[in-house]
Amino acid sequence: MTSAEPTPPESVAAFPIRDYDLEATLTSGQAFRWQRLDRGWEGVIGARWLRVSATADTLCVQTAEPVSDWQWLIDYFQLHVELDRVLATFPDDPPMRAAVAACRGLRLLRQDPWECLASFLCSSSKQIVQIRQIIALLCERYGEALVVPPGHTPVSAFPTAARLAACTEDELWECKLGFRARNLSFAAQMVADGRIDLERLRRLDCAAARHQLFRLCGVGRKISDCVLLFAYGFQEAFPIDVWVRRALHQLYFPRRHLTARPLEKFTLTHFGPHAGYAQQYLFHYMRTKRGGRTAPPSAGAAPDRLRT
DNA sequence: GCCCAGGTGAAGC
DNA sequence: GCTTCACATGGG
Repeated sequence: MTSAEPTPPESVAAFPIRDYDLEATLTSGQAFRWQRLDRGWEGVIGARWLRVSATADTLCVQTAEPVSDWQWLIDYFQLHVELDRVLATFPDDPPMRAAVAACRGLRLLRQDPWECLASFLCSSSKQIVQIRQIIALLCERYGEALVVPPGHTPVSAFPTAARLAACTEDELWECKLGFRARNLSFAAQMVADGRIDLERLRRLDCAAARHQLFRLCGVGRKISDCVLLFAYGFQEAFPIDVWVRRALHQLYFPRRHLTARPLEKFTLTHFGPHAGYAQQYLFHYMRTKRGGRTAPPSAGAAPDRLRT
């Protein structure tokens, strides 16, 4: 090619990175469709199949079709975020130091609001491996087929709200959703017919956006916080699930019983302006550290209660 | 077989 | 305000 021609779109690209742990990021329960494949990861962002891999200083990306503008990828992986600045805002206490030491390089992704919302509607009281199964079925059955490399097994996009709204509740039930089928069905209808506008939430503040998400059946504090954090990037959102609750009890309040309210209050003030980021470190740390699964939240809780 | 999972909403106290 | 329970299902 001559230099006079405009730069042709490419299907491979490399981006400089630093402090980016792709494995921790893609396995930390934010996104549920990434598959490890030999040295890289395969997944779907929007309507694009892609393969990514990382070295210490480079993120390598391959798509099935040429790409002229990579902004969608930069947004999704949040490549512009300087992790140092985020980590510097974390409280300097033993639990956070341990969590950062264990999974430094873990990042928050920026996902599509509908995919994120629908995914976490499937998540309640399910293990991550099961959530992945549910979502795989939804995509396989109701997602739009995507262009993949020659010879590659077919891959589909995450199903649109309109497509899931057109499903019967039984059809969703068949995707192993159980009692979550009704909530997903209602949410899909609300989004598809415009009763809730997920794009508009971007312009609201965190509390107002949360208030809107609460209008959906099956969306409470935890699921709304996941969407606010993983899709909209509200850094103050702090999802408290069984693992994070366990982390808070074990690491910050051993031998004390804190109820949900004071625990939430603690998280609102203690973890700083990037509390949601800190939460993700605690979550992944608890799930991956040796013995993390032992000692459930209430085990060994002393009778002395913190006055509320 | 048993326990538990990135929960929520309702009921009872 | 807090605790308990039903809601389905399957992984380990």
